Amino acid sequence: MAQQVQERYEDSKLYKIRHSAAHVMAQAVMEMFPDGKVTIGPPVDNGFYYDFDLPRNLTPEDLEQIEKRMRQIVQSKHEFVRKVVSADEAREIFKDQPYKLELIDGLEKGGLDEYGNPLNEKPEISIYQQDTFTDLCRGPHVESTKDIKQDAFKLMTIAGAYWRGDEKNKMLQRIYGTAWESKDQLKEYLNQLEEAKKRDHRKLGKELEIFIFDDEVGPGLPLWLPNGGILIEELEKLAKEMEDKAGYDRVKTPILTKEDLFLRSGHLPYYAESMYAPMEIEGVKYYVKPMNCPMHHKIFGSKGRSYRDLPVRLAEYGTCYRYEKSGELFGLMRVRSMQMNDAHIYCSEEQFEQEFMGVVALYRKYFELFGIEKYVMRLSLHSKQGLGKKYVDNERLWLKTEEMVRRAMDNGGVPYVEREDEAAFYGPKIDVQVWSAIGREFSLMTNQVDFAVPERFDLKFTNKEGADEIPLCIHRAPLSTHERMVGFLLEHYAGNFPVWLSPEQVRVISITDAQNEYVENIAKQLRESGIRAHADLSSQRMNAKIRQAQLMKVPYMIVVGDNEMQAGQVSLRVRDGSQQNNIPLAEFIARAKDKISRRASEL
RNA sequence: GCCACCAUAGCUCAGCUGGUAGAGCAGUCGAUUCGUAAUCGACAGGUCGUCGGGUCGUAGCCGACUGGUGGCUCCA
Repeated sequence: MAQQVQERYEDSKLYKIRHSAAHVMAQAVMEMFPDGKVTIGPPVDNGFYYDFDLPRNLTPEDLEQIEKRMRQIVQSKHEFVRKVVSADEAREIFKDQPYKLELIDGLEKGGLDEYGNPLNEKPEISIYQQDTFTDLCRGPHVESTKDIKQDAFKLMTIAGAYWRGDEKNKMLQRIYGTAWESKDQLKEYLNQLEEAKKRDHRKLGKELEIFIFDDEVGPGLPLWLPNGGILIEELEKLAKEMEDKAGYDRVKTPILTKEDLFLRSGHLPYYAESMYAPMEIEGVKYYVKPMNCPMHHKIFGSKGRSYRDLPVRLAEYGTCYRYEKSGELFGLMRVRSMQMNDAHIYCSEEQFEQEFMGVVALYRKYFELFGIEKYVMRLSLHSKQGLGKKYVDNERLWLKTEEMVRRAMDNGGVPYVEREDEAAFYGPKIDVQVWSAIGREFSLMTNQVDFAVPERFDLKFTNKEGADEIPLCIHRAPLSTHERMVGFLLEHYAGNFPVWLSPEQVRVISITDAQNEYVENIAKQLRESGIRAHADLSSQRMNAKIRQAQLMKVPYMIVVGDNEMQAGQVSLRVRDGSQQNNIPLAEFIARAKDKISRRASEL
């Protein structure tokens, strides 16, 4: 049977609608600001944007005006007319548009597309015109503005964006819009955004009392509340179990170290702008660690190592501190204090593939456990321009290690994509891109090769021939940081954690206070069985107690009235609303313990 | 860090164009003892993020700062 090939977004009608809507928006903006400069305006996921350089900043009221004008333009049924022009003709048409002239130069040289990315062949230069607006554009577009439904698009937000995405360039004003084929689709999309807000980890984190931020503590420095503490401990317990099976050793290292260590490691030359400023004690500068690796290198180097000892796998749950620029902070997903699920594997070149893929296998176990289905493994490579600046200056070793990773992944049959200029300063890495349930993308796990720093620390082991050899180091964080992992899981589960992760696993509810003693006793028995349980003895009605437990997303509610008390049994209400009456407590305990010990996803 | 926006009680929010603050929930106290998502009443709670300016006077105006949000850049 012929396989249905999914249409590429670029070829879809929606893409054309959005691209065309961007042009219509540009027309409306240019009518408002005749001296404004246009740049680029492509379709993106769910919509489109257009970047402008305007004489003044846009206001939300402007947005309304622009949107209103767009509706008029759209209804006037103007055709999108394409025309191929020479570079010089284009220069004449866009003589007042400096950004367009820059783009034309790029196109003419055949070097760069509108984003500044290299192009393989020299493209045709085309323009599109609708009504009074002409844009340098390769298309494609819908036939006429009437193909953009006047009630199926909406301008969303104004944002700043650097010209060509480079922070050294001028900041432009970007307007984001969304556009769909029909009003219903638009409504559906706006609805989705509302739903997404509900499972935002920042909102859930507050509601479920997982973490807080406090102005006086500082930006990007989360305070974990008791419920969050439990999540972290459970994740750690999981990671430690996995690492124990895989032959890791655990170490502990200090948060502060002398400048010398980071000079040697290369962090100060390559990574200083992500580090907190040093503090000076007794004339010596100390830095707060952004990574654990230099200390682990010291531990590896603290005694002679034989090839028989390798691989050495040192794990640590140390908290690292990185100076992330204020605008980059984002809830738990991007913080300044982070607890790493960190380890460094020191191995020989022959062992590399097995060790590296062992980590990848670990990822996959986690994917399965958490039910993460959508992810992309990304092989992050160096860039030639970055050598000596962002990356240690040894092109030969870069190419060699990158090829080693590629081979390992290929041999293991693990699909991945490659991205240039995304590596760590000391080597290439595999980052796992995931999408939270509300569509946010970020990298979670990471698996990095370090061919540079062990040498700077004079790390060595004695090989079979009796000669010194420098080990490779694999930096890995399969659970990412606890902060990001918890943020991800909050959104992933919408706060409905599986039993093993739930901060409160059972709430025991009395119907009247005649059962309070019995209920307290049940809670105690549950806790003695290793189940996190609380009794609700308040004088509220049962319905209110249940509601509160539901809002806190407690997986199991044990409800006890006179009937249960007399029969010596309990009634179980599960978070999903299902209910099971008159079961012996021992039976429930067995069920709960089973789900917890298996880390089952079902309740 | 850059652009824009936002900041009122523990939480969620109301407070029209300036005339010195209000609700619901949570909290405390009292009453209620009730069968699977909110029992009733009373009380208490805020120098309206901070600092400065303008005004006879502001939580609403202006500025700076702090923190947050949407983006850009960056990233686990």
